[in-house]
Amino acid sequence: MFAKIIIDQDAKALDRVFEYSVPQDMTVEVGERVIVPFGKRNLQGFIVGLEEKAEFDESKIKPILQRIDGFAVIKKEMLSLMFFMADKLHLKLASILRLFLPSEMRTGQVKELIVRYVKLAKNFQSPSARAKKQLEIVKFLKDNGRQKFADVSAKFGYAPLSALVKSGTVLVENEQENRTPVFDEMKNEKRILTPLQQRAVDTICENKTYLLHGVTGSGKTEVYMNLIERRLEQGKTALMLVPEISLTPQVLANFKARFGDKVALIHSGLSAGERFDEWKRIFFGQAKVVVGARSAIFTPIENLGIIIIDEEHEQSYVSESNPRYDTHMIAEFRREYNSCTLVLGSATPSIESYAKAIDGEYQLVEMPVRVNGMEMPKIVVIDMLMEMRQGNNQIFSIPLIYELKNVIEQKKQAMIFINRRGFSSFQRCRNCGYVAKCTDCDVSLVYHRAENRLKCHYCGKRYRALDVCPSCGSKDIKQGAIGTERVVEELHKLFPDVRILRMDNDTTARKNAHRQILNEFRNTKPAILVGTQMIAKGHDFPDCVLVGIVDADQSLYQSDYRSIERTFQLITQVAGRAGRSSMQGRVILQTYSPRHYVYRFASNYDYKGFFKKEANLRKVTNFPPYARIVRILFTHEDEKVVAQDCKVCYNKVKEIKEQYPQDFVYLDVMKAPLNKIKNKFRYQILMRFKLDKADEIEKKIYDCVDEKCKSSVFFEINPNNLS
DNA sequence: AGCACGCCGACT
DNA sequence: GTCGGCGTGCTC
Repeated sequence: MFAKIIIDQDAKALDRVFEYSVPQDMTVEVGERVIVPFGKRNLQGFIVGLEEKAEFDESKIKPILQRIDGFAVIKKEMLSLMFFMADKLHLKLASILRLFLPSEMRTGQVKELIVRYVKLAKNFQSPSARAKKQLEIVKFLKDNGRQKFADVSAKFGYAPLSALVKSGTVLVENEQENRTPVFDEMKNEKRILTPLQQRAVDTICENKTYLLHGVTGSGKTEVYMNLIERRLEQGKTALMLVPEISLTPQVLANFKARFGDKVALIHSGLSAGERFDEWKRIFFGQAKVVVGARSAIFTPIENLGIIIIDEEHEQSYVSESNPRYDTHMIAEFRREYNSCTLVLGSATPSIESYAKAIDGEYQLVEMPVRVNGMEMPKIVVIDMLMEMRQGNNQIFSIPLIYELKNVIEQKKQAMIFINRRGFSSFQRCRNCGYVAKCTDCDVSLVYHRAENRLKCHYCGKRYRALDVCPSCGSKDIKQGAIGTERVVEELHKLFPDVRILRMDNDTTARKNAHRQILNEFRNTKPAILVGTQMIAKGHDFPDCVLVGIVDADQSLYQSDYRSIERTFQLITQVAGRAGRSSMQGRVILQTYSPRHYVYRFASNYDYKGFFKKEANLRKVTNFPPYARIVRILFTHEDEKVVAQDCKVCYNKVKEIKEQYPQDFVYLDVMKAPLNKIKNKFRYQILMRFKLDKADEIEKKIYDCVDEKCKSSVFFEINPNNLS
């Protein structure tokens, strides 16, 4: 018997299948990990196939040395997923397999948690009457049966207990236990579904992909829970993904309360050991419900009845670092493999997903009203240019200050949202609101301080930095975002007696800081919470009646074709934080571009109107989902090498472009906007082509990388950022 | 990835 | 003469 084996090394040269013989006295399964002799070394490998005959010269084939786990750690489904991902995403096989196992399993860093138990031996001899403590222990064990060693030793002392063990009166048993993470206590409040929720639960039943479009507060979570319950009743399992940021203790506790021990939770807060233990519970079928962030899509849960991706529009579902993958694609694969249901839920679906729903590829399920029947908070758009012309040069507009005063007088709460995204910034005329765009791509230009230039990240075109506004001639050009500290400072000046809390990456670095700040905010009235993205999600503050968005445009003028969509999503989400209780909330949205259509649609909560407008724009300008962007990124320590590798590849892509002159919208090579990271130079080929033959073209593009290419190569389809 | 082989410079 | 630099190529 011969085994096809993938060596567990992340190197291009080893990214193929090697063959080994299976010794006579060894039985192995596909999916097992084994140790094999490889050159001079012994390495770990994965068995991905077993054959009677070998393709390689049999005289050169070496035997497998030993099994590692003794069972298949990679199940059948995951193996097919590996081949699927390798084919679609051009990732190295070993790097895909690594995604499927908890990292602690490869490195062997984490020991299993062994708990020592003590119990009385069957025919134990009572200790002598003089040994008082020992007698106590014997009595205790007689009454209470088996106990943890640590507990007994703490209660009666270590010395007498170990004496009992030595004499054989007490036996020690080692047991491997799972580290189950701790949660907040939470009651299982099963709510009665509204007719709308009930309809959603009833509709979502087939082996299809559903887009659940429910406004904020429409009770999607309750729908998810009911959907999961139904699958459990059918003897199936469920996998639910949520963005990492919304994996709050409350959410987790909620699931734990509802599904008890059946649920396994995977999130970044787990220690390596906890993660490993949860993985094992899933692997061996003890967990029936998995709740986790992006990477949980790879958990080896079997017999799937449903996969749910909550907040499906979230960027965090696309992995940014290597290996790069999109959770939607993996979920779609697993849905098909398991013939189960896939639900994509959002209040503001991504343009891509909604377009698929319109096309009938996804089933659209809508929940257009809130559970409590409340109106959405009123969004007031404030023209900051007008404010400036009226002599207000502050961060806060007059209406925002007025509303804040009101909130404080009423002893309520407010949030100030700082819209800070990424590191890049744009230049804007403070007089007329002009923001420079690329003449070819219709996306905002990014200001590069080092070179004092504006650059388009989609085509690499460079422009002179603005000193005079080309639109109105003003010299009042500004760049850079307002920081949280600045905002807090200004608020202190305005309201010296009010508690002002800050939440951003700096203040939440400490573990649990997140929770502490939110708890403090919850218990302080009046109070103002200032923060970035992270205050926008999943927290209910019934007394928060006002949300101020200081600079909405920050996300709007990112050099990214999705920046407008993201701004819409952000506003909707942030607005959802105001007035979750009986009082109607209010949102003050400050902008320098008050007439931009995104603000018109967002302030009216008109998702469909926005979709139509935005989808049309993408169609006309040839951007996804109506075109495909491919970026091939090359990195290497030697700039000459990357440049050369990139050039060679580019020439081949150019030939493909000539074969498909109708389809290519754009193609060029350039330095990546971030030219050097960690001492590696970065060059890229960017292209955009129409959809008709996109798959065909994409396949050919993958073959353009030269055999001799020394640089690391990364393919990205419709990348999120082009830095 | 890592290890050997191999072909050129500067050192006891 | 030889020690060691790292470019090239191979690992079932």
